[in-house]
Amino acid sequence: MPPGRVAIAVIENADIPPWDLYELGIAYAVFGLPQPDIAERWYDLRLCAAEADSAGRHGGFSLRTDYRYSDLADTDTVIVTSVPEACITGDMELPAELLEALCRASAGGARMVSLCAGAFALAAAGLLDGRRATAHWAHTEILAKRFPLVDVDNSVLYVDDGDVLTSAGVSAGLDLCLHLVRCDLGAHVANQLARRLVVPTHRPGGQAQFIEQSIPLSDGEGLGSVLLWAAANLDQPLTVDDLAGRAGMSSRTFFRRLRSMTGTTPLQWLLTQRLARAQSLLESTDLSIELVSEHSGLGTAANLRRQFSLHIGVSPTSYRRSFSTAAAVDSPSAVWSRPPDGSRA
DNA sequence: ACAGCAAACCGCCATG
DNA sequence: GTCATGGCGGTTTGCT
Repeated sequence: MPPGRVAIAVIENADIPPWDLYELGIAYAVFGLPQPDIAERWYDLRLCAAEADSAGRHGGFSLRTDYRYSDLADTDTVIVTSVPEACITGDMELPAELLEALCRASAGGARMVSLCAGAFALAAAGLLDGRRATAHWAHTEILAKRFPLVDVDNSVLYVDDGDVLTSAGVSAGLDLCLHLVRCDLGAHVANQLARRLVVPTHRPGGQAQFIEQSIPLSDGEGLGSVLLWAAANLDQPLTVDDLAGRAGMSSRTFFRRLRSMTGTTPLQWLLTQRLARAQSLLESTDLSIELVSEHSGLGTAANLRRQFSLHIGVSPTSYRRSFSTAAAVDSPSAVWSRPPDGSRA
């Protein structure tokens, strides 16, 4: 897909959380600035509000918009940033005009994207019904409660459900925006833009790792250092008992502590790390599939293929074809979630 | 696709 | 009383 029109729907003069301005900055940094040395054509970014040519207050700043909500229908991609706190709790309704415009844009074939708590706008418009979606981890519970038809996943940085894409909190919006660039303009362009923005093109781990506390990287012993050690020794056979022993605790306690810290189980955590390693090797080396599976600790090539199609949605060779590039900025990993049929591979 | 084995998962309960 | 921990064992999952 060539770069097209991207419209950001903003709600002015409302009690918008301050990080909404950061999200706007993310979208602007990715879509709003032409990158002539990276790609000939770039996106056409528009800010849309209830009133065109307005200069409303927005998160403590005044913001001038030149387009109206009705202009959302005339775009290829619609981005919704965080909605006011009261619209998350349900104490306040989102502007009907906005919801109608979102529905019209979606019906017209626009790709619908939410950053952070923008998912509540898509959900309120009914666009997430029957879809997989995510939001800031602090809001996923209320999102699932208020919109029971939405299949909420709080463990990933973003969900790509085809024509509806949602991202986790705040900075995860940048991961999703880069994913969109990767889909539209290819891995090479996305990697170059990521390098310009001084961020990795893929971040390891989902948002589950941020839910309670991030992994302490420097404590001398305990869970954090064991996970660091495990990540550096993925090619070895690692059992829960091994890791628990290294952490100086029973496997039962290790299991509980890891779940509390990362929201996942030991085997799932290991699998995520190993898939990330395999992706990195596929992208940056020409090692055979057998050696990639061996070096990533996934065992046989058959197992690597199975895990890839199961969790990434494509075969290892297909992944290598799509993402192999000498300009890779950082190790990729399975931090986004694809539709079950992997149709956007 | 299937089977068999090993490991992982997790509820439950006892202990400090 | 609460809380963290660890052992047990039945069930589930994953790998070959």
